[in-house]
Amino acid sequence: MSDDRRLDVLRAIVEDYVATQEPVGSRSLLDRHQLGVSPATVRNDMAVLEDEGYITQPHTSAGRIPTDKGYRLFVDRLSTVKSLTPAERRAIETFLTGAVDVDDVVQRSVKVLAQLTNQVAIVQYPSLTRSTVRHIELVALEGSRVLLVVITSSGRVEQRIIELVETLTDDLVADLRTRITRATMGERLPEASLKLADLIETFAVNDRPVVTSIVTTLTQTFSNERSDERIAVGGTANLARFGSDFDTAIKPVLEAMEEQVVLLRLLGEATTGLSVRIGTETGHEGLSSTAVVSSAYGADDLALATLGTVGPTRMDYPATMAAVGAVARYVGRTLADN
Amino acid sequence: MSDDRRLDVLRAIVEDYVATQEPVGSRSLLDRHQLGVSPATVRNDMAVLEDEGYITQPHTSAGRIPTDKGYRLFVDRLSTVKSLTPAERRAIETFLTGAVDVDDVVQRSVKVLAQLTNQVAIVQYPSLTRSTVRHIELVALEGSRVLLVVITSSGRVEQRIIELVETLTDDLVADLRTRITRATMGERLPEASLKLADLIETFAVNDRPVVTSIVTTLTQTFSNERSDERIAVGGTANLARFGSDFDTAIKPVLEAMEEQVVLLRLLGEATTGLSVRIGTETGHEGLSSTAVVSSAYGADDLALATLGTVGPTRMDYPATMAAVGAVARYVGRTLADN
DNA sequence: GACTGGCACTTGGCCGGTGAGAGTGCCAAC
DNA sequence: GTTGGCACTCTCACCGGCCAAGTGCCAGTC
Repeated sequence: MSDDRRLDVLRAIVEDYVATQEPVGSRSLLDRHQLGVSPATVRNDMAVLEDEGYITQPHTSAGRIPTDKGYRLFVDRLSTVKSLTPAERRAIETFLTGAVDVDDVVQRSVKVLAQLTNQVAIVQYPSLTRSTVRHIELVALEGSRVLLVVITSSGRVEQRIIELVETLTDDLVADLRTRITRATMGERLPEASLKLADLIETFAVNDRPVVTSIVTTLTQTFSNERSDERIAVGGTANLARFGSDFDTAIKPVLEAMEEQVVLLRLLGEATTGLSVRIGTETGHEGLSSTAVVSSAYGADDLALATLGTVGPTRMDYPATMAAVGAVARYVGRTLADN
Repeated sequence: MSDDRRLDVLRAIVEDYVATQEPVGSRSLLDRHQLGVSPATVRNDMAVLEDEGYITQPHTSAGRIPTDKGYRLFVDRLSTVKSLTPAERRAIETFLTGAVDVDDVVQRSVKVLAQLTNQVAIVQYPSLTRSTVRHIELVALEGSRVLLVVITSSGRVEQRIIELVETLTDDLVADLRTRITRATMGERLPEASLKLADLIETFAVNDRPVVTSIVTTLTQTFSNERSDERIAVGGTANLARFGSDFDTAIKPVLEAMEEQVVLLRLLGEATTGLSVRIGTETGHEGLSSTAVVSSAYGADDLALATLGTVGPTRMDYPATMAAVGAVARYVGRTLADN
């Protein structure tokens, strides 16, 4: 028996099932694909594929549908990369270049990704910890308050207002500004935090409390968990495609989409390249019939964060992967131009 | 015939229907409410209520359900204000007081409102145009770039970086800072914009291009449409309660929740007090079987923005109204303390 | 005159049975 | 290894009947 043909059959089953959403039988499969063999042969192949766990039958007299394992094989070995149409590329590009700031880029990405894939799109905001310090500003406000502004390489601006116990002299502010800038400029935020820690001791003992207070706030800003965890979600209306039964197919997904923690785990580590997790591979109970396609994105070679889509396991993997990859590239480029 | 009893019947119908989600008949209504009359009498009252358009029958042999007009009457004249339990109050309070900044307040409000009402919650970010200038900072960066920071009374911080054609002298920066501060401090943003326009002519002709550039950016920041339009949505998983038919009951709502424009119209003008819009009153086709309960919130007497919930018309209006009102009050207070 | 009990009528939902259709597994033949 | 044929299984859609819930109306009662 030809191994190749059996894989062809699996591919045909996946493609047909994705297209029709219905179990595919041996005859209807041959109507759509020229395999050059008879239904009986296909049936034999199907029986083997089922034994090996790639496909399954909802009930005895129904056609076959792919299992998670089947989709996995399809994604790993059977699918050919679909490329986007020029129109789609242009859509992404024009949509993203209109963005005015980082928040806007993220929001537009979510929208375009959701539209492109007809799935739920999730985009993580560019990580603070992975970007570098572009500028630090220190301003004495009225009274004993100080305004701290940090601008990072990804274009994000963070600010804090610090309430000190004593008033700062202008000289000290100027001094602090220069020294902090010198120590941190161009550094990645975690490294910048380390350098700052060393900086405290270079100041006069009198000034240390104030300096410590400012440096602490700065360090907190650098390792700001909250903004690292920010995530935008869009295209939830596409949940319609997930299935007809609200409670089992849609509600768990909606619930997961509201939990930042879950979303972060889904997007996973900003690994390089595309990641596809199918069904139970998502590691989340309610998402056992969904698949997550994600990709890191970044300016230049630096991975800043991750974006991706959540859709039913019966999705068009090649198209989705192409869209996620393309959006990730364009977002990275847009941020780099910033 | 007693008019009062007919209204009692309507109230009973609304309450029962909200509780059971099923058309209520004359007998089952009497099981739950002591009206002191027989089913036949109730039937007569129902017939009248139906003639007047307050209730309707899904089909001949079914019980009655309230119409939009019926809910409207219920809300306006029949419902008694339910007050929150102390536990609920405490939940709101502790949840909101943990917030670290304005964004956090908004996100927490959405969450608590969604949990409290079991509906979809929407919260508009505090409006820039309604708040006042608390502090303006102007900092010369390297080269010919200038950092502009605006802190408003609602605690929001906005910043812009301006690329000028020529380098600024420190004197001019200092001068600008003082004069701009003097002109705008404590003013509402629209008024501040006006004052700024007058300011330009008080500078030397030589400096005018630079000043104009800075003032323009500042004015744009003051009237920043985008941040005025920001809205947080939460509790979409509660859409389960909207009905069982995804396409007609849930999808339109999901779609509406993704359209900022629609959301803004739903929240409406930040009128004083609670607003309830039922069914077609929402002015949005897809939301004909939903109702929106909204309220302005603000620090002190100043209405900053609006928040509210979107739920099925068959909702517990007294409870929802109480929750929306309470959250609005607490959010206002939290922002004022800021 | 308002309320009530009774009664005939309507109708949607549920149940069980039935027939068609799709698909399978297996077997003998090529 | 492949194919055609055949018996078998199972779901689904359809149909008819029955039941429960609810109504509207009418004659009687307080």
